Amino acid sequence: MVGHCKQDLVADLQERGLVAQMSGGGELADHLHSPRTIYCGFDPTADSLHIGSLVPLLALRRFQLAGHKPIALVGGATGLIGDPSHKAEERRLNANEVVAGWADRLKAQVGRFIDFDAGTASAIVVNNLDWMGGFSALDFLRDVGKHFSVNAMINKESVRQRLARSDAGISFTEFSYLLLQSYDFAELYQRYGCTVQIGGSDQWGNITGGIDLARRLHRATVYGLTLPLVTKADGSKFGKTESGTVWLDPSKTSPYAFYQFWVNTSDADAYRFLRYFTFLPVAEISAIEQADAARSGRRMVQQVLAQQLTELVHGRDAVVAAHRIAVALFEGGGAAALTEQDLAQLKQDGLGCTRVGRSRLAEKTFVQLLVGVGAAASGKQVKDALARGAVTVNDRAVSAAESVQSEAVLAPERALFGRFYLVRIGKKQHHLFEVAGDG
RNA sequence: GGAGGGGUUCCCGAGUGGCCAAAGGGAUCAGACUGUAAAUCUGACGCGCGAGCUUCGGUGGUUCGAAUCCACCCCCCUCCA
Repeated sequence: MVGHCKQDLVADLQERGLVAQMSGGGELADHLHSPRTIYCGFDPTADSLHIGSLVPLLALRRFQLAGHKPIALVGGATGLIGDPSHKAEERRLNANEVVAGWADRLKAQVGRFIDFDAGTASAIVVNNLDWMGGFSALDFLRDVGKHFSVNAMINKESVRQRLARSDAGISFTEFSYLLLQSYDFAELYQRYGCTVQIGGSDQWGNITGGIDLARRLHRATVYGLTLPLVTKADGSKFGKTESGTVWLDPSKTSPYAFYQFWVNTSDADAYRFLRYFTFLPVAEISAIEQADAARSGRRMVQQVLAQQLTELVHGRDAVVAAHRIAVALFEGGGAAALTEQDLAQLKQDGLGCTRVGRSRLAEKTFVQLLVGVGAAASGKQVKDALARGAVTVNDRAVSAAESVQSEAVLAPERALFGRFYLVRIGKKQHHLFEVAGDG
């Protein structure tokens, strides 16, 4: 594959709406006609990436599939400083060990999306702490800082509101973030001949900083491309659900919850997301859109989106499992239609499930039980749902009166197969209880 | 160091002695309508089944009574030095 690159990479990205900004106009497209080394950075601000990082992460893969060598940079150094770009407020600094731990987690996570065994286009993962860690403050200020004009820095859009707002402000620490990321680009150019940096559109300022620095330090011509910030048609923030951020780590967001997140995408966003987040050809996506438009009722697009993304992030088995739960809960004939194997499988597949000893049921009210396992945020919410008959146990509505008695609600004679109780709160929240014979 | 402004329930933001668990908006949850969509309408929204309990940066104080007044402290912002 040496020397051969898909000619239409940039065109494909544009068709998908994945290009927010590009440096150098058409020059970048020409530059990418030969195999290049490109990079994208991910700062460890948590122990896992979330779906907000998916667009750039998948973009690295798109570049690799087109024949370029991707570098995933984990910001062990930049994560210690904090990127102020378009952030309304100063962030808290995290402890060194914590950031180092997170960086290790991200390294492993990022690796799932790129191929480390692709000949000259093999991916690598680097950590900028490796070159920043030993940089002395004096050397850094002399060798790097001298190339930056504060006048230019304060005119960056990304920090403008922080400088303008009367109730916020910005520390020197965050203000200097630009220098670190810019240096990364110059360093990667030096080390690996990396000539393209990609990132979210909020990274434009940092990327152009790197382009300038690479030219000043190494007389290099390098390029930048930014991907759009994912927005939702209704204006709410993408990537959050009732239960919080949607993480890529299956232990933080279960594959089933991940799958559900995509299934619940609104029609107004779904086709665009298919272009952003999947590798399906644009023509195929248009075909799905047309087919959906021609039918009434439920769209196909959300199913495709959920299946594609779950497979991409969690693998084939996870899709099958998540789909199995969804069918059982939303398309089946209710709890009564489930076999013992089905119930055991739901548990296996990752539906929220709690085991309780029968003798311990008396310790808590049913409401407390539900709140305790995280099926509801507070007793008040459960109470509200109860009053509307929205709480069912094995298809039977629970009354507010009996909800005080866990033993009554989860009575042996109501169990499925002697031990299972499928609790439904509202239409979409399910929790499985398995009550054991004794404590 | 000086002057001024500010810290209210998840977020924004009212409230300046009792009528305040605290207006309004957003978010969220439940119901109706639907397609596990959107929009709309309804209800809930500190915690507790409940009696009741705990909140308005912190600690003390004044008062029958404080988010509201006083003292000290912490934090943020702006300007000056």
